[in-house]
Amino acid sequence: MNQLRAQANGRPASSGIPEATVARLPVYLRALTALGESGLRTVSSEQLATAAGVNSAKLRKDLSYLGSYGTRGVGYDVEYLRYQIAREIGVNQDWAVVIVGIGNLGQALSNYGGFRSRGFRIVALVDGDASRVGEMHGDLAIAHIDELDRLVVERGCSIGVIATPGDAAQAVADRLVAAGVTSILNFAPAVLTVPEGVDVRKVDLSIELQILAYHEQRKRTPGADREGLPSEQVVES
Amino acid sequence: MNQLRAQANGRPASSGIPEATVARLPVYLRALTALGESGLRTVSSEQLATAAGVNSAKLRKDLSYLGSYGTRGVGYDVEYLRYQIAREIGVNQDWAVVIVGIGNLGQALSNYGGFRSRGFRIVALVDGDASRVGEMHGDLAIAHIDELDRLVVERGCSIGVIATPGDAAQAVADRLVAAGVTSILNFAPAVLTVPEGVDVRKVDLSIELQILAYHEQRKRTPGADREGLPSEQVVES
DNA sequence: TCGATTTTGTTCTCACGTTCACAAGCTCTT
DNA sequence: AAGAGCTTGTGAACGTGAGAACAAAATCGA
Ligand SMILES: NC(=O)c1ccc[n+]([C@@H]2O[C@H](COP(=O)([O-])OP(=O)(O)OC[C@H]3O[C@@H](n4cnc5c(N)ncnc54)[C@H](O)[C@@H]3O)[C@@H](O)[C@H]2O)c1
Ligand SMILES: NC(=O)c1ccc[n+]([C@@H]2O[C@H](COP(=O)([O-])OP(=O)(O)OC[C@H]3O[C@@H](n4cnc5c(N)ncnc54)[C@H](O)[C@@H]3O)[C@@H](O)[C@H]2O)c1
Repeated sequence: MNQLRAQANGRPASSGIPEATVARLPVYLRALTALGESGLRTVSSEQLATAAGVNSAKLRKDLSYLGSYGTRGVGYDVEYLRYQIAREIGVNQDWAVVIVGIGNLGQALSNYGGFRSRGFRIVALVDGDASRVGEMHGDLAIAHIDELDRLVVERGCSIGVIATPGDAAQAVADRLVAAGVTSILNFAPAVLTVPEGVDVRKVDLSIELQILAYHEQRKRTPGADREGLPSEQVVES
Repeated sequence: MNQLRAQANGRPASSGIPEATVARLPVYLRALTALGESGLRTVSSEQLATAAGVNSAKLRKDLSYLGSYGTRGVGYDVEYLRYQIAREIGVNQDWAVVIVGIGNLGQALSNYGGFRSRGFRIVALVDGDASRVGEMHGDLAIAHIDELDRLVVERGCSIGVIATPGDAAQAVADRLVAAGVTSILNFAPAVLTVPEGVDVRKVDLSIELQILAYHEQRKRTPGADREGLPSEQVVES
């Protein structure tokens, strides 16, 4: 309901949500969706925290950045909270996404149905290989990268996904930015340089495995450390 | 100050590498490999930091956890530092990996050649769908999940990758753990519960997109916040 | 109506991570 | 041999995040 209440209330003024909290909101959103589908109407911070795999104090603090959407002694209305988080993240509207590099990974992404239900619609597939142009994936045909500008503008893409080899990634990023894309998800093992105002997030599977390997190696070395071995759970960073 | 770190002189302090540093070591490793291939013998913290996309002070502090491998006034020997980081992470040896769930994503992962060169060898593909058993991917055949125990033991897997739908993920994780896997990389949108001593890292592409969407939405809202807009670069979390 | 009970929202403290700034230490030139 | 010029390694300041603890607010039963 009242979307103006935030200001009057002394809320963190819509701007000040910590990055760590932003990264957890989608997790809460998913947990709420699952709980809602199971028929639950109201949820306590303890229940929701368990479902999301976090500490309940942390959950409450995270939610408090959005506003006071709970009821003391009762908990949170599942559907209402779900809506508020979705609105805050911006997944009530649909975001148009272009994928560049339709190889192994690009194809997997384009075939994935889970994005649509979460507010993202893949509206263009682009590749540098001319011999692949026209190939259909679902109801989208692969276009040549020279069409990128036109497609981004015509279809209103603000998010671009890079799934090319690493040595092409910077050039692709430059073209995406030139075309007007202001958010990039990069799967290529490369450090991207982009102008201010453009957000880049990277997903690097080799790095994830290497981090696991580091801890795995630690478990193997018999002594040498590890006095009071703690939780050992490694989740996100 | 810290009375344990002393240990002797500049010992790597074996146990105490901060998690944030561990997550960056693979990035340095990749940058060093690239610099080495381009013929560079020696590199300064400033150069390497630029190549890795981090602050040079942070780089030096990170490296200092491994030991004193640089030379003041000169920099770091590229090959020597590369070796030291690889040894610290544990990617000198090969790690055997099993992938569970050979759908869109599982296939992309199994076809990907970049893992082998970074210390990981995919040694088993497992799926729950009996009709897929025997299907070849590269030189590996898909096995049924009931073979998981045997395969993990026979082929010495310590790392498991989950690429099944979300509702199967917990059951798969349980089976992996029961088979002896102690590190899990989870692509399914689900919160996993595992025993102490088992590491879980999750890669959630929907969440990455949602984080981008959040910031994208912020850029759109004209006023309401953003007085002194800062770097705006979002890299990892 | 009042007190018991529940659960939120927030405060406080501690731990962790980042960045600055600079002394220590190395090389090279004179 | 000594000083100039770099670059590392680290102490210290600062900022962000996590978690414990508790007061404030709501419901419920008597
Ligand atoms: N496949 C995986 O499981 C996996 C795992 C980890 C990392 N990655 C990374 O993801 C990226 C993609 O991996 P992949 O396995 O899909 O690679 P791939 O080689 O199968 O596909 C790359 C695609 O990009 C296209 N391409 C190349 N240069 C281009 C350019 N300049 N502009 C546009 N398109 C171009 C190619 O034509 C090809 O279709 C790589 O950087 C890889 O390192 C992939
Ligand atoms: N494909 C993508 O680009 C993408 C993107 C984001 C997230 N994900 C997530 O990654 C996971 C895999 O995605 P996908 O597109 O490859 O799905 P998919 O449906 O193509 O493949 C899933 C595979 O898992 C197998 N499977 C199902 N239940 C199993 C069980 N109990 N034991 C063993 N195997 C089982 C199925 O037989 C199938 O082969 C999903 O959780 C999905 O949400 C995928």
